Amino acid sequence: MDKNFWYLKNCDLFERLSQDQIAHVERNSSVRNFARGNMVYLPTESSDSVYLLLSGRIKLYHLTTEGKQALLALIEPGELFGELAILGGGEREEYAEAMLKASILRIPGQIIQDLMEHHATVSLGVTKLMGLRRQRIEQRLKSLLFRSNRDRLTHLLLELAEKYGRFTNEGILINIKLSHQELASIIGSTRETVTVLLGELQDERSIDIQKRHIILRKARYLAHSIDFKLTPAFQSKPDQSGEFVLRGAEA
Amino acid sequence: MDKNFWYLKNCDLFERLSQDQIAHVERNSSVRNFARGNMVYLPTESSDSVYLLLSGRIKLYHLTTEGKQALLALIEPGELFGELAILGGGEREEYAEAMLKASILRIPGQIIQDLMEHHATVSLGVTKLMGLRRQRIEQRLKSLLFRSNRDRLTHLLLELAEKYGRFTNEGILINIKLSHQELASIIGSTRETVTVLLGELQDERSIDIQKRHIILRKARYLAHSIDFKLTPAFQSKPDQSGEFVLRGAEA
DNA sequence: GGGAAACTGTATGCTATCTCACAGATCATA
DNA sequence: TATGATCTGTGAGATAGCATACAGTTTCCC
Repeated sequence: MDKNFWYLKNCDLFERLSQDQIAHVERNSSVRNFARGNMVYLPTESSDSVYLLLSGRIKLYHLTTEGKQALLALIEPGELFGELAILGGGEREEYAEAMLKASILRIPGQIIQDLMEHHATVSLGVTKLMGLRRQRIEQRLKSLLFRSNRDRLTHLLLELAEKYGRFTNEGILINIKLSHQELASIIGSTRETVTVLLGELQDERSIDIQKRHIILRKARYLAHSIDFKLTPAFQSKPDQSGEFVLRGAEA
Repeated sequence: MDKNFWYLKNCDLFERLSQDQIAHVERNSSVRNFARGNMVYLPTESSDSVYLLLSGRIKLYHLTTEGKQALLALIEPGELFGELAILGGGEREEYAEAMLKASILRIPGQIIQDLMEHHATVSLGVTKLMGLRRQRIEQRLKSLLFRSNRDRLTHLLLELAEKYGRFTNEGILINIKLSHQELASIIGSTRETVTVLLGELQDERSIDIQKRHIILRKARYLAHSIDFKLTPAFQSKPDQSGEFVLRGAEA
């Protein structure tokens, strides 16, 4: 019990709650484990609970009629997912699959709803969560409309850099392994096209690929080329230390 | 004062509040009027208030580097917009322009935040709003990835039918006038392509255009062709009455 | 009611991207 | 450490959608 407890305390949404309240959430939740490739939920399943990822990585995606995946989001430890269940009823709308061996806390939606009723902070937290995700998706929509595949890919690489990037002396290393197929399924393109485009970017020395890890060598140039506003942290060179982790990117 | 009052009472979000509370919101809000084509707000403006549309129609859009509009949403009377201001600070991210002569109630974000703190129902309402909009955008994202312009357009027409449609004996009349340019800016295509595609759909007798109004003659067929789930109301023919308005579509 | 502005229709290359096909590289798991 | 499975690289051909151009229509609004 204490173990998950720690995770709950660590999640933005719950950190302000009292011991008792956390224990209450804890009592009504259950931990589940999934092997790489297993499904956490499917569309048409009824959605009555919310999930907190404890470890591993989850991907959320839709499936097109021709069977192509349209990737919606990557979930990292500490993040909530399936949170539309809070709005009550209905069915899930997407597939949730474990990309890595994963451990998950399943919290009944009702529990969160009760908390929201009595704690403005939880309520505001959930609203903020929804709002931020919506903002991110809107951003993505904008990055897809009217742009070439090359620009979409560049945009994606920069987004990934912000979430998974760490400075090295060669540039910003994107610390997550995604296949070309997966990249394509995020920007709505094909595997082959992504392969070619990555090759081009490499030829131009904008990026470098080592052991299937992408390194952005000219992040600012790339950002400028598609009018992407880099977070301030990226504006300056990493002359300070050798290697600086941006956000909780695990080793 | 009583006039707007009425509108507040009519908005889902506030309908459960007491007279006093509504009066409080009312006192701190102000009505503004805009002529067709005028801007309600711009990106980079600081976002500290939320808007309730009283009358008219607003469109929200991004602008690409080449100056193309990427249309995000159409707002109808009774709907809130600019609601990300509730999450606090930051700048607006999109343009809000009056498509028709419009009247708008400007509500300080702080007022809503205060309400949320003390009234679980408002809080839940806002969360629901954010969640629903997010869901709609995700839906749209999915409809754009991997689909041809024709399928995107079909998808859009069906969405418009659900929001603005009214049954007639020729089919579902989409009761809003949008230029080909505007349709294109929603699906991320060009004006010319939309013109051609509408022509094709017309040749195939799937739609009909009269006085610049689109009528879906084979809504179910179109929906089936792109795997779109029609709301139950559309499943059956309008054999009941002559003309049935679906949702608050004004005359 | 009339002139200007906005909208629609159509044609003609052109190019980015998709499909299909196959070979070589790398990974993961027994 | 072997071997089947997954991933990457590359090319040829087909095509959807783009840019551009221009004429005819409708709408706006003064």
